[in-house]
Amino acid sequence: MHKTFKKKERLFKRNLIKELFAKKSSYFYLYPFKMVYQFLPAQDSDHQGVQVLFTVPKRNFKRAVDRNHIKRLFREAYRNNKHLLSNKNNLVIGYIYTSSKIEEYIFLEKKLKQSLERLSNEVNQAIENESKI
RNA sequence: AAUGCAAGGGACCUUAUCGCUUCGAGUACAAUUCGAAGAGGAAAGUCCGGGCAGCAUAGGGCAGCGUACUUCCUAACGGGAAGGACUGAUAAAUUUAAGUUUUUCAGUACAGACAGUGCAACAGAAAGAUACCGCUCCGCUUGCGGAGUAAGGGUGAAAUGGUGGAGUAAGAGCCCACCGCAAUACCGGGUGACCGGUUUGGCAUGGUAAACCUUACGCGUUGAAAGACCAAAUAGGUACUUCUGGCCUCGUUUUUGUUUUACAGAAACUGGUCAAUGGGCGGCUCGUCCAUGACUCUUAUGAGCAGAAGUAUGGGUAGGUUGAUGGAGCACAACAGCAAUGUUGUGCCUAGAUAAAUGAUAAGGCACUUUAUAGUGGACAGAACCCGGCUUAUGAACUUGCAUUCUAU
Repeated sequence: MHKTFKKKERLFKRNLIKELFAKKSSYFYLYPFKMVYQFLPAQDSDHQGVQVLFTVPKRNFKRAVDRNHIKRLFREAYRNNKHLLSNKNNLVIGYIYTSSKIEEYIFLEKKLKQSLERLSNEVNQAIENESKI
């Protein structure tokens, strides 16, 4: 699998983002970020695969340079580790950076890896439950 | 030499790997492959000015807002250049002194106070017309009154030219000399602000316009989330065509189809019902009673109204395309100009994203720190339609200027 990160894999539709941050979505905290995710109805053929969104709040980082830098680190880390979610479909993910200081790339990558593994497990469980029923 | 302040240029370079955005090439498209390009001096603040676009708009005036020494530059500006005046500092010259002249540097919202209205705390006698103390004269009751007086005292941010003389009761530009000041006078220089000289004037025309105000000039308004185009699903709109005319059917009649006495459909009659209309009564968002009604009009074809179905179509939402990056463009040279800047020639194409691309990792060079190993790439800060400015932010080192301290001569 190529380590690409094209527009297809990014979350940019306004309505989808609204839905993602509505109350229904599941989420968990893992320093230094918060992860929000949601499964979409399967019949929607528009968005196959996984779509991701990264945000950094302006409250903690007033300069746009810092916000851009963190988002770029996020993107790089996700790009290198997205194979963990390779066979998942119809999944929308949002990352919110909650720390108030800029972390190292290596640390961020490790944590992002953990979050992806955890999400992958939850997805597998959900699929198993559905098949049991 | 050190420290501090201000100004200035400058804002590490090259290559590889994995990625992102745009453009170009190749195959029928996509995916993929190859090649090229990809943040700043302030991209920031959004403070001015313009382009561009929509809307508005006869012409003029008032109001409101802005600007305010002169000339020039510019698409335009509240920006810039050159110059003038004033203020402050500095050094020198001159004068008895006050002051004046010149050198260098810095600063100035720098039009108008004989158009009008207003304002000036405290102090002070008095702040726009004034006598508190003092000085002088006169009167008498001998410590008071009247008159004159801005030389002296004191107050204040500000008190009505300065020095000397003459003069006087005491004084005073009342008069004189020198200095200063004013002038819508005259002469000369300058495009002009203004400058120099002459003459005149005793100089009583106080200050404040970052108080109202007056004068001159300028300003329509909104803002790329502008504007233009394409356009799914769903629900409305419009047009046409067809069908139906409140609902129910125990019963009767007629008629059509299938397979016959049965079944299904249609029409009419009767009956029921009331959700439609009108009226009466009551306990009045309702109930009850009565009447009308089988949608209305027309002799009829048909027309109107309401509903259903079908077809076509307009606007328009999600979404997409465009606006949107070849321009008041950049580099170099020549010429014009003191300069800002302009003209001409040659060469170049240099981000264009859209929930928003420029990142990560490594190697080498270079710079700095450190004895070295090693470390760091340092500040301010991320394009969002595009330009011209202004303002603010900016580490270390370097260059220039100024100030202070120390050392040496």
